Amino acid sequence: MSPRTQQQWAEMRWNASEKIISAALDVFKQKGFHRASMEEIAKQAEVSKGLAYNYFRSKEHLLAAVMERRFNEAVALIQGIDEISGALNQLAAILDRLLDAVKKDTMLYKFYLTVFLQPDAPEAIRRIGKTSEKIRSQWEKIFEVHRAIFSELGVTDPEAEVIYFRSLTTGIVAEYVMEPRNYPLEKMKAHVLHMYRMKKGGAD
Amino acid sequence: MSPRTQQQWAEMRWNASEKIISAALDVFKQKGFHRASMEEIAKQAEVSKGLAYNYFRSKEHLLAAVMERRFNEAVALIQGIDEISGALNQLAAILDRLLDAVKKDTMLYKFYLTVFLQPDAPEAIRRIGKTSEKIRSQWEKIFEVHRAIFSELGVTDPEAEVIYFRSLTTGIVAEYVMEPRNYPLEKMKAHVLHMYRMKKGGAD
Amino acid sequence: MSPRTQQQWAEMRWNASEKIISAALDVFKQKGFHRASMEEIAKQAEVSKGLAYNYFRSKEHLLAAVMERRFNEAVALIQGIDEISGALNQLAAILDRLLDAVKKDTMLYKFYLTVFLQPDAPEAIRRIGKTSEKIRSQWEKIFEVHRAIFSELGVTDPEAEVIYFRSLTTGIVAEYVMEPRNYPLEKMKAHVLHMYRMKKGGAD
Amino acid sequence: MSPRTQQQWAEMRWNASEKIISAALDVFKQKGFHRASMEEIAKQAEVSKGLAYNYFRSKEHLLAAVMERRFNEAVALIQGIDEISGALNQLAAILDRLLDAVKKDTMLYKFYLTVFLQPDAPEAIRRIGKTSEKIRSQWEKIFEVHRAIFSELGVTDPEAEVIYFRSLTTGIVAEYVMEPRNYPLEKMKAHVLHMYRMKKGGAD
DNA sequence: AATGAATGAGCCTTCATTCAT
DNA sequence: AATGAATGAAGGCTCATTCAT
Repeated sequence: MSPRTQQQWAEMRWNASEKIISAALDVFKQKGFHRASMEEIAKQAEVSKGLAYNYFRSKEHLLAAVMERRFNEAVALIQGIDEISGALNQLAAILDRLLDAVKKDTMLYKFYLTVFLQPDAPEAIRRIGKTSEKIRSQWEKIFEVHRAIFSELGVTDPEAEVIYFRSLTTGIVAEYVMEPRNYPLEKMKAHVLHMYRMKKGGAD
Repeated sequence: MSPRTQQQWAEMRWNASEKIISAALDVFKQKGFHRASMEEIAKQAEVSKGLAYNYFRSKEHLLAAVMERRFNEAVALIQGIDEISGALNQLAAILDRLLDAVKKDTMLYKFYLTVFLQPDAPEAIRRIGKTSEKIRSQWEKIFEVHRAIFSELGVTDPEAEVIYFRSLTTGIVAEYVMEPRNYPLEKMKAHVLHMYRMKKGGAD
Repeated sequence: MSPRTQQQWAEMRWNASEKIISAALDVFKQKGFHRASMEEIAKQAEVSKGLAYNYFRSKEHLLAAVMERRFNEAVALIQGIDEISGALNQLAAILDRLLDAVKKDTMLYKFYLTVFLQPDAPEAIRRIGKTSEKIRSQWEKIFEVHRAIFSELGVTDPEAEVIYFRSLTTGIVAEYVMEPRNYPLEKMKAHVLHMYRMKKGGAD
Repeated sequence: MSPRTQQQWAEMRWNASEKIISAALDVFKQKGFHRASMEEIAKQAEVSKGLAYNYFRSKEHLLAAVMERRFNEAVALIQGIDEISGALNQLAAILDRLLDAVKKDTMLYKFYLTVFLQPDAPEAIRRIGKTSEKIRSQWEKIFEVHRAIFSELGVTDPEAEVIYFRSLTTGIVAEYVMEPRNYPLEKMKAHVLHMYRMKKGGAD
């Protein structure tokens, strides 16, 4: 019946879809969500505007698809972390990975932050963060890894420490992406680690 | 019908200008910069669109004017701080003031963050941050106050500590404004202060 | 304060608004609602697209404004009818006026019919027909005039006769506008009047 | 795998074609011609968009095919009418059938009317109505049946009466489909029949 | 200083239609 | 015969900005 096999169709779809998502991310990073036009995204993806709408019902849905990747990356940051021995080393690794990523793709993280801060943080995105079971469980996992580390470090209230640590890293990333040239990223990293080293030492 | 004095004219001008800036901030907070329209801002300010353009050359210039206030507020946070005795108390006061402000006007701080994070962070704003001498000196002053506090607290590298502290507070604010309902703001505040208390204690 | 008087502004608005409504009607008649573009309407009105949207929130709102006129015309059809003596003459006059109007602007009546028949008969239109008190009362008046005529003619159920008569005229108009060249409009008019003459005669 | 007979092929073709026409009618009724998309029609027909274009060169051609059915139904309305004795009974039967059909599928008749009233009444449709010999002869037949009835009823000008009757029924249908809930369809039917009964009585 | 009508570029989105397979 | 990906033109609508008064 079909001129192409199911698999062939799926492949085509996947290819185009990936190209579009990737192009969208590029343009979003460069111009921000509002200033990015579907026209430009399509052009960047070497695809017609119509096709983009074939795959993504709206610009916001496209944004949602782009953001979904953020979660995968966030998860990647803690992958294999339990193979590292010592909570401090684990923490250092996480920090290393995050800040390296930020350094390598500063605009990307800047973009992420703006998305989460938009007052009209599109419902689509919120929905992703809240209803997708897979994502929820991944967030849980990330949280759990951090909690375990701080537990091992012997902090009084590990759960609070996770939030504190997240706030701290968010702040470092935010300040860095605002002015990458002047921000002493490495120094801050060292500062953070030093702090936790002290804490652990103090606890002994 | 009586001719107005120069002062009266100046006042009128100031009033209209202030009303517009204030209205702009309101609308920006609510909708974000891009979704805010000059139409709505003018209406909110009870002023004609034309008049708004009379005072501000463009929407971006208006944004710049709005942002200029941010610096005034930032300065207000440290005003009279030197009348408080003890570096820790001073730090506590600064933190108190900031987080109270954020709590009272969450959307405002959310908006500030988005502005600083826009990839197209309008040149107008950047110009403000860099060339306005007054603002530059105010920033210096803020920095100095913090540096003095951390010096008194006896931290090894006070200047780094200022940046660290700013990153930390930025992160706390960012995380809070993203999800005000679930974020344990008070706990984090206590956490920060506890940390510095320890530091000071440890240094003794 | 104002560079133009209130009245001047109002006049400008009225002029532009009328031009746009009129142009819209032209284009609607020619192409139908769906095929008519705001672009074309604006061009026809010698006005920018933006201005059209300044006055009418959407194409549908513009349609609503256009349709509002229909009611005025419908009312005009019965104006001064009570100065004519004799129910039959009154009926003849109404029929004359209606069919003359249809003859003179066939496309207009064709358009009216399509609007009322659209499955997506825009809510805007429906709202006009139902909620506008003025329009409602005008409809009542039209109905009343017809009822009085049929009462005087001595028909058994005047209210039913009004509906019957309206259906009949609607049908004649519909058939005529579908194929104006072949439809014997005058003959049908005579036919209708003959019928009522008979009726009256029979009742005597 | 066995090679299909010619008849089987023809049947398949017919099936798909019929499914598409039927689906198109469904969607047209629901959304009107312009708001109906080939996408949706194809989906409704459980067929690919491409196949639909395989059978119908364009959306308008599809509409033409849909409208062709209208004529079949119109013919069905008079089928077997000559087996009924008495012109009045025949007329009653025709009216019954038509109004029943309208009652049962109001949206369908609404749709028919809009098609005939579109200013852009696609040439395709017009062509059907005019050049298709089969349809022309069917129209003739319908006309003839009506003419015969009115002849038997003894009206002065049977041909005019046919047009009058058609206008009347068109009007009743139009008014009914515009507001099915409030229109006294049965009363109008009775009214029409009563009128012809009188006429006949009067002629005696 | 002040008004708001007017402009026009730009954007998102839809959809009939084509085409490679 | 059949599929659905891909195209691109067209259309509705928004909004920063200008301008005559």
